[in-house]
Amino acid sequence: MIRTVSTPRKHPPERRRPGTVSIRDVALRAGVSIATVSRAVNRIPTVDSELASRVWKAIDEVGYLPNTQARALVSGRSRLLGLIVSEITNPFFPELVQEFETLATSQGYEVLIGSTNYDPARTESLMRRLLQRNVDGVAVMTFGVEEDLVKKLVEREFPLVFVDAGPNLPNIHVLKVDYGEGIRQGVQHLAALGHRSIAFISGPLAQRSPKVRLDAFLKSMDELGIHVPAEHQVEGTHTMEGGITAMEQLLALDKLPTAVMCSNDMTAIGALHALYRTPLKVPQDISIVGFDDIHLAQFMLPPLTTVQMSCRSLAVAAIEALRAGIEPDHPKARQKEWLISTRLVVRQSSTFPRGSLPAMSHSAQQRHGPAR
Amino acid sequence: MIRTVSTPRKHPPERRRPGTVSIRDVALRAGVSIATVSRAVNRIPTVDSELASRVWKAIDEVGYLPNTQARALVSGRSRLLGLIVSEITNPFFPELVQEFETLATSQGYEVLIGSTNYDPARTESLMRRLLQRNVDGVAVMTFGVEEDLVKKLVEREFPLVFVDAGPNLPNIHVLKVDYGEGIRQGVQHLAALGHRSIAFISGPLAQRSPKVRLDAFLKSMDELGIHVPAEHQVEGTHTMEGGITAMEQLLALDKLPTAVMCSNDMTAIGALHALYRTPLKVPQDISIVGFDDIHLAQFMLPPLTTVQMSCRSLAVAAIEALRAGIEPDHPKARQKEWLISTRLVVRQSSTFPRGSLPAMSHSAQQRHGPAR
DNA sequence: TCACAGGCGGCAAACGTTTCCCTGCCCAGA
DNA sequence: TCTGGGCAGGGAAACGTTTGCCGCCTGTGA
Repeated sequence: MIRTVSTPRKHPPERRRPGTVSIRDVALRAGVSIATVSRAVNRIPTVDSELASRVWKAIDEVGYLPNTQARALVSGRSRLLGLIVSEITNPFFPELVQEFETLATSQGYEVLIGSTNYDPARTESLMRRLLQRNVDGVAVMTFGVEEDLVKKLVEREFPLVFVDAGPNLPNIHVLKVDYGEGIRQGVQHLAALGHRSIAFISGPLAQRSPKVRLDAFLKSMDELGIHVPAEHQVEGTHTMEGGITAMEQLLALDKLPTAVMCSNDMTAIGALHALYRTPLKVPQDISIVGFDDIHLAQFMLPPLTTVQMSCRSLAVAAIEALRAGIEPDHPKARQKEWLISTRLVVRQSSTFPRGSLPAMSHSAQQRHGPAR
Repeated sequence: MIRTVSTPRKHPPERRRPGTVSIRDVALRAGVSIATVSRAVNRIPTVDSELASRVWKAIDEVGYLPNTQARALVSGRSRLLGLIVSEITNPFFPELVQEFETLATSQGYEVLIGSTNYDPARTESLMRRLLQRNVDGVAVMTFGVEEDLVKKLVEREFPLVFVDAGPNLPNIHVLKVDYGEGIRQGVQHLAALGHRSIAFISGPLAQRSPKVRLDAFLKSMDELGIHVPAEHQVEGTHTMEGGITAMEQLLALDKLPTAVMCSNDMTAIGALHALYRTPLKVPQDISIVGFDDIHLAQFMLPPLTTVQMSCRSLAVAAIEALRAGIEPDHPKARQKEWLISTRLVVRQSSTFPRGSLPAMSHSAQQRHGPAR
């Protein structure tokens, strides 16, 4: 016969970690029902304040911590956010991770971090993990989105945040980084110093963001009517190694550029290192400008002139966009695009080209004059 | 009257994310019970192979992914590991995080990363978060454990992994880094080159690991019968800024040391930067030796001689130790200590002191001879 | 004093699993 | 043919919450 009456289990398996306290213990102690405890914990205003304080007292006494998985199971929201970066070992990303994490946790979210390392298999498993853990939303901060990854995420109707570009669908938010502004400032800064021969070391051009940065550079140069010969566009890898290799390529040219802009700071740092090995001095013989403004940049020798893209703004926007997607009545639920501005930070790796005495103001000359 | 009979709820709240499939859907499709699906998914061998393949087919067809929170709720194991580091922006840690994450996820665990930033409030909230999420174990890789943090964790009887030292309790595993070996190699390397005046820039000595490193240095020096004057022991912060400041302190001395060992690579890099600003050349005028062997070290100018502490070994040991603590019948469940070795990596930031012509073999002279 | 309204708080369903227990089937042995 | 044993698979309890529904209590107005 089928057992229809509730027969209590003989040997309930021992699972609870010692010291774990459930809502039931609190309810018992406070002399209320578990429903009331739950409502008190969630600060539902209908619960009587005297009762609530009794509950809070009990919570304190027994050391209760709500079980997140049970919460997530019933509420359907895990309060987990996914953060996908290209490679955690690139110094830009830890800074971003740090900001993102600080903000997320202060708002009651936990962060699962994944690093794709540009490896499709890794990305694939990362996606599966995020789906299984039921993340509430994912920020894809890879600066070069893999198409199939996007598709997988999109069909689950996840709140998603991309950088630079993403499919135009509901629930997809895009952080539009205004590369143009910062890069134009950089180019104009160099041009004002008298540079006419400016090379660009890009990132891997198969990815979207490096491509956009290169285009912004070319556009700015074009606006000034300066031609960029093909040999002055070198493809790097957004790593220090790539910067070294690319700079060596430039050094092998018959005619060196007088300035080099780089698609990110690690590339610029690589370029500096390649130059240290030559008799050439930075900035007197060649000016270097980076992009990102990572922490390391200001400690370079000379301190790196670079275009700042604020990690903090990126993180703030990403979290806000995600929450807008997660919470149906968020004030900005309809907003699709979030603008991130960039701006030039002038340090000492850029000055006027040797031999040229540009028409510049006294103060500018002081500021950009050769260091040491 | 109290409702005792199961009255179906009128308006069940809509929670499931579209596209989400539960075990019930699979069971329906395969024409089996959910118990069988569960058993098939968990590869319980008693389930008939024909049935199992029908279940797997159904899983594939409906795109089923097990819900981790439900699993965790019932099994009492979240398959989440906590990883606590001091500061994620210190380049050593991302490398560690990367290794740890790769290993953990390949074994079916997810990683929650927390960065204490040496801030007790941050640490406190971090602990609460980890407890709420019900992590199966925590690796505390901060190289300087806050005592109250330890206590909190210990009383929950968590599997815990510490670096260097931890309370001697069940469930607590300690990764013993053999600083002595690597640091002795470093000191002997310098001594063999002819150095007798070797300074040490330590980390923050309030923390345990920096203290141990300093002691290892002093012990090695003592073994060689070399006295270390107090002014040759400078306290840094394990950051580049700290390295710069500490090196400047050394530079202000009447009599410079001929070599400087540093408690970590970032400090050494800071020291290099401080030296770049002087006429002194590394390694001809002063030798610098780091500790950690972070990725950046080999790209310094000159490439940094340093003591390697392998991130990979640390991560491997940490994960293995955690699993030993989590899984009751793990082969190494009883092992308390895990040894991590260190070794010197000679690059080009160390050579014989100027003016001294040490008795050394021809090959050694070639190897350590002044670069450039 | 009674009727009624409003709101606090308790009961129990539901979330998606795992796993205990038990049934029913199959097969071997007598 | 009957009995017994082994075992595959199904039913349902349990994990710790949130939340819909409803009862009871209190307060107000006639």
